[in-house]
Amino acid sequence: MKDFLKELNDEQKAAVETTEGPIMVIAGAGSGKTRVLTFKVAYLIQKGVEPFNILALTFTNKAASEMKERIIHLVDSTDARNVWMGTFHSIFAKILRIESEKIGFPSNFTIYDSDDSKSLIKSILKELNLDPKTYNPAAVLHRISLAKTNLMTPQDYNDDLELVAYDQTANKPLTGQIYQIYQARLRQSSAMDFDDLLFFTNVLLRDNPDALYKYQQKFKYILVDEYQDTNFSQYLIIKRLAANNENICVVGDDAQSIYAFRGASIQNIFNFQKDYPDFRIFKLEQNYRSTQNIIKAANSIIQNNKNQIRKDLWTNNDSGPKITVLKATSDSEEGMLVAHSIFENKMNNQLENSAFAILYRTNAQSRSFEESLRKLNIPYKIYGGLSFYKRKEIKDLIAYFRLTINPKDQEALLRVINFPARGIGSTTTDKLIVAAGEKEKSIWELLLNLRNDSLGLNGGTINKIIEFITKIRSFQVQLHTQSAFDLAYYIAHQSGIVKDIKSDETPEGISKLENVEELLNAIRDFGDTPRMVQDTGEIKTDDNSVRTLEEFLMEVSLLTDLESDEKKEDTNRVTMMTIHSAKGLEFPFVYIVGLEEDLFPSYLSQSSRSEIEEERRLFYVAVTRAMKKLTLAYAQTRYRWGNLVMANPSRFIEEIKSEFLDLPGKIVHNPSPSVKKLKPIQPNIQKTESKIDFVEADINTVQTGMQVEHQQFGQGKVISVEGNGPNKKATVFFQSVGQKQLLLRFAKLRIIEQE
DNA sequence: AAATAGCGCTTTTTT
DNA sequence: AGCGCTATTT
Repeated sequence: MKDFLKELNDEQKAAVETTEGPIMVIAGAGSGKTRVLTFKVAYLIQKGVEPFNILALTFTNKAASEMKERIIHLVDSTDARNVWMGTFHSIFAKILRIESEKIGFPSNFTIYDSDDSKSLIKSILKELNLDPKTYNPAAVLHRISLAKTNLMTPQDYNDDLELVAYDQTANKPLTGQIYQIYQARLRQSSAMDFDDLLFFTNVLLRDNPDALYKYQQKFKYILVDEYQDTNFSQYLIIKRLAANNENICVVGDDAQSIYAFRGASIQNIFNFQKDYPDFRIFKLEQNYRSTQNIIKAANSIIQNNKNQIRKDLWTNNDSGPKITVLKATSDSEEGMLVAHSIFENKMNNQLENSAFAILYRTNAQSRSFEESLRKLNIPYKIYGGLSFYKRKEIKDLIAYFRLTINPKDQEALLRVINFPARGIGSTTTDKLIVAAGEKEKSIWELLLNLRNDSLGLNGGTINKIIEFITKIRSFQVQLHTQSAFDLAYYIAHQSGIVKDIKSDETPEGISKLENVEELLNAIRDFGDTPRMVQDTGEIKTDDNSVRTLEEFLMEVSLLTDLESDEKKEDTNRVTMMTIHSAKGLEFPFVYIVGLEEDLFPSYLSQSSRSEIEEERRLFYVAVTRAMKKLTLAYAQTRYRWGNLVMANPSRFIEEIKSEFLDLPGKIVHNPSPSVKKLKPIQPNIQKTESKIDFVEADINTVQTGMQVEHQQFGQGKVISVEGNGPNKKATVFFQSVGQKQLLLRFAKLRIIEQE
């Protein structure tokens, strides 16, 4: 047995060794919070607690997998893999699949991401004939999300006078009704959104004493990381699960709470103290990460917040250099200054690229840094932005997977019913959406009965639809016989997606193809890893049955990014990311950029004190990522929404006590009004046009079998002709782009050769 | 039906 | 500036 506790300080050690009863660990930035959590799990296992009796909830899946690796190393046993460790969403999604019939869902329910949710709201708006500008889908979704987070059903929502009054004032009186329909559509689609995963876990534990008892018995020890960022729904799940044993340990730092905007509540910290009056509290206040200057500066920043738990962060480290402030005249100069500073530091101190991080408030800011780093040949890596699973080609292919597994999944169906194009257009899908809403059935169920009830669709369309559902069914029959990879490969090709992407030979098209290949590779890897047995969490290595595509999709639907093995040349790079995604990370040299009023703090956060305080905590998080040296940067002008805007330095710079700062001179403010539009200089661009003479054919002469030529697609062969008069359509196979449907009255075809 | 042009909105942050 | 949605064109 390893005696790893020697690596902890007294307070950390006490927190780890106190295993029984309710515990709260308030852990300042860099004070070894993750260390306490991992050591605690390891300690429990060494004391003889079965790993599958431990539930550890983290904020990201990445944090969970890293922690698991460290625990396996600490206890020197792969048994530790059986700890139930992951995000709230992924752990409870797993449990909901096991218990699905108790809440009236099939176990193969789909998880909608926020894009699916938004597009569902859009189609509901269309149905209700509401203006999507008034009812901004993202804003409506946010309202719904807050309701669900507070465990309010549509009924509760419509009964709540305050919410209804708010929506009236905001000129969106039908928000509650949209919520109601939204929820009904999710049911029709056998789908849950992110908030539903937590909502229905609460329903499960509230209405099913057996299930509650089962999981209370199972999870003898519960640990929660980043407790300050949990919402009410998460709080209640934990409270219910811990009610029996009360072996619950929550770890957090109120000063680092940065997700109130999506429903997280510091109130949960106070609730904890009320729920468990005999709780023990441990405060980790010694910082091991940063220099004196950085810690003292951070303390001076957070003092400006009224709402906080008293805490005194200190360090034994060197005082280190002062914090540098870079002033730039423009956003592109800001990029240059930062890149040059990185270059100099790197050369003077013989440092790796990976020692540096550039942190910003919004993803859109990365561009100027990309450009200037590239100019200086400094390799970088951007995290966040559009993740792998948000790329169009990946979403398209995954939509086929989703539809194969759960054909009721309406968003998936609408995404691919005409992609690649097969002549089922918006006229048809609009009819289907309306009919499905009226009959309260999924579109898929309607399609299966098309021969009996044509829904006003014409014969040609019905045939195409039948062809489509036949194709999906041919995928479905292989679901439990084929391995995940074999079926995924089959679908990628049979769906026509690979062919469609291959026809695009631009660099973007090639990159799309690579992404699809990467997804298929990930599925192949997935097939090679052993399966977890769900009731105990044990890994069954003698299980020879193949892992299915369904299993893959279930594991993958809550991941934000593909965790591909980083190649060697990828590791030594400058990191660029938003501050939100930097939470929990540390870097020797940190640059916090774009420190300007209306950007950081964001212009959207200036209406209330609590919002500004959240921005300030965000700044605190950013500052405390730095180990050796912190540099701040701001620009006096910046392109925003396409035009040049004057900017003032952020109030946060002035809030740092000047003794810790190395200023470029006095901070000068622009004359008010603070935001002034400047007119950018427009270059004069002359356009040249060229037209080619083209003799089109009479639409009545086009026949099956003819060789024809199209202005864009080049030569092709007519496969079939349907319809009469002005609506006459031809299906043509082109060498360049494959099969296309063309309306002859518009598509100017030239006949080359008759059959 | 499919491609293109033009318009208006966006920018918080993420499971 | 870039994107997605709508209107227009083919």
